[in-house]
Amino acid sequence: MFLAAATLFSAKGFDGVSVDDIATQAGVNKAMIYYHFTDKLALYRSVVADMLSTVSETVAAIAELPITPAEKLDRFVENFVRQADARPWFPPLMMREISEGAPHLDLDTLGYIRSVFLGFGRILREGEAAGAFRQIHPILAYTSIVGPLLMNAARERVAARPERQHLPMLMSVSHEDLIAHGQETARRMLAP
Amino acid sequence: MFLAAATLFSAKGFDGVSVDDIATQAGVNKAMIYYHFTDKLALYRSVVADMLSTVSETVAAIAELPITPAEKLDRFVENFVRQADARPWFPPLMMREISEGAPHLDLDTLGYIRSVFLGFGRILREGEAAGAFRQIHPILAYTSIVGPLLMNAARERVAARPERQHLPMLMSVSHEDLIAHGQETARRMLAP
DNA sequence: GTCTATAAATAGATAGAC
DNA sequence: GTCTATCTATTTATAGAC
Repeated sequence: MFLAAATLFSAKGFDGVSVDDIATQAGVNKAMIYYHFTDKLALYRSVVADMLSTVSETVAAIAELPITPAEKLDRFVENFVRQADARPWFPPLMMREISEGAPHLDLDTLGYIRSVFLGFGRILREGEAAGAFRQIHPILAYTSIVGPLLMNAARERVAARPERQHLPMLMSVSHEDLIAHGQETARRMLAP
Repeated sequence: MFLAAATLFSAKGFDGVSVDDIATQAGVNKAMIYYHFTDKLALYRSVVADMLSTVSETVAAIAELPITPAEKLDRFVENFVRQADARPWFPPLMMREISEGAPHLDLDTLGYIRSVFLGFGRILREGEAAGAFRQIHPILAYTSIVGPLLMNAARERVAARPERQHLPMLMSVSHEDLIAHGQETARRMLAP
């Protein structure tokens, strides 16, 4: 039920999915959704919060590790890709939510987003203070690292459609290559 | 009418907007939409095609300019940001469309996407052949340059909501800084 | 807990007057 | 070209049997 909702919301968005669709996909009756969750929005939020709370905790943990700032960013990138592999519905759903202005998120969930960004910012400032990173606007650094990872995951979503496979943009990229590239690009971007 | 549709589709997605909404926003009657366009999907596609055809032509023109590959990438980045400024509905709408697997696009529109990517790929290969760029997977290069630009624009969409302004991710970034950063990051990423 | 049945609102789309 | 009125299907959500 949770998995059915996550998959469908990711593929079609909040408004593109009916509660009937979710019930059918989950193999249960529609009334079951309303029994276990209060309404459609609460179900959607539980999917988002499930992803973001995990990412938020992991980033906070990485920021506290006894390693160099550059190594922390390596972990940040790797962790992001691994988490996305474990929950393939995350990147498309998050991209759409952001691009809509996050209209479906409550303050708790926005707090997780805030927490992820603040953890990233701490790593960045630590590196700057140590002279390991050049000065850079934290927003630009963040979008430059996370943006490509999100976009690549979303790209794979397009590639999953058989009738779309002729597009050159859909060549496959291994996630090991993606991690290595994300780490290398971050290092180059932040080098003094 | 076209502008109302573009704005609303960008903010709420294809399924999140009703034809009534568009008619109201445009100050006309719903039947007018069906008179000037065949149906809701055709209207949506005309919005997407209007954006992508322009970008596609511009990228092709840049690729043919008598300048260095690095300068072409500078133009590519600057042009992308300027186009997005002129059509602020473009980045969020495109991000959502991609993250859904491009279900609303027809072959003509997909051709524009293909064309943009191929133009970018030509610049990349020219730079590699000249020894100005290191070898890099074109997909990774493309998402690393376009991803941050799209994500920053989408981020601004979230910031436009008054009740969201407390988020640290929403600090403002000037588009001049954005262009300079995108260009600098691309240069560093591709340096041999 | 799980189902059927249904209420109440809204969606896309069209007919037809002017 | 522009409108009002309306048809039909679908939507969220709930009531109530088991």
